[in-house]
Amino acid sequence: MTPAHPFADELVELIARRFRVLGEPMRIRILDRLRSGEATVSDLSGALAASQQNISKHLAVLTDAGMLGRRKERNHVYYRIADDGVFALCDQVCGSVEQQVRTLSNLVTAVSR
Amino acid sequence: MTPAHPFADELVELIARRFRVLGEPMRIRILDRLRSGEATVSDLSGALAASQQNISKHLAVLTDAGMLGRRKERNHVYYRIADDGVFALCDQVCGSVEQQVRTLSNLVTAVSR
DNA sequence: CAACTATACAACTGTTTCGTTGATAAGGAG
DNA sequence: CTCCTTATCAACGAAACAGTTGTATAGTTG
Repeated sequence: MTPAHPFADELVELIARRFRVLGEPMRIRILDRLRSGEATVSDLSGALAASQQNISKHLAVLTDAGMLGRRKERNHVYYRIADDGVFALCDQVCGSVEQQVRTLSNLVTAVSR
Repeated sequence: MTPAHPFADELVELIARRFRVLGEPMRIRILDRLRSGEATVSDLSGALAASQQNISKHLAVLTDAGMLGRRKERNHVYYRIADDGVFALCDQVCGSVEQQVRTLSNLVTAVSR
């Protein structure tokens, strides 16, 4: 039987997929690094202390999700942020995390007082 | 050896964790449903066509992440959104997804033309 | 052409997490 | 007290995903 709201279901799946792409620390670090400008695989591999293959894999995930763009030059590949909306997302999350930390910190203070 | 930036690492981990919580379709549906007001486990179970245990598990994940709050009344438990920032996140992602779909749609049009 | 560098691809392994099933706890109703 | 509803907890198997290792492709250099 066909579901009642197939389009909504697919949209929800797309949204979740997008969040899942951002759900890995290494990918967050890659995005953070690219914030200051484009970089090659080996640049990122060196800066983030990860293997070339590992970085390459994560870059593929981010690129498939439309968050990064690629530019080939000589035998390097330069990656850059293609969707600036990503930063708004990260800032938003940073805000929530900060608030969460503040709340916890207040709880600790209240208990130890 | 201690890492050079332990605090940054932990912050990155917190951010990624938060995104991961939102990376499941069912949790997105739950949040969407709670947007129109608080609901019990069985409300959500009925509305989203999922088992009581499944919903309960996802609610625990969302609550642990500080996104939901709980209120007990009689032998029901009412869940509600505790962090309105979640909506901003979803709206942001919806915007990116829409733009992505538009871009794809334009490509298809260009090719078939 | 041979050697080197930069990137991507593929297969394997371990971990995480999903959904289900069965059992448990706690609050009403008869 | 017994039954029913509501919600959570615990354990299992299946699927998804991360990181590693080995290999392939492509451009560069000598």
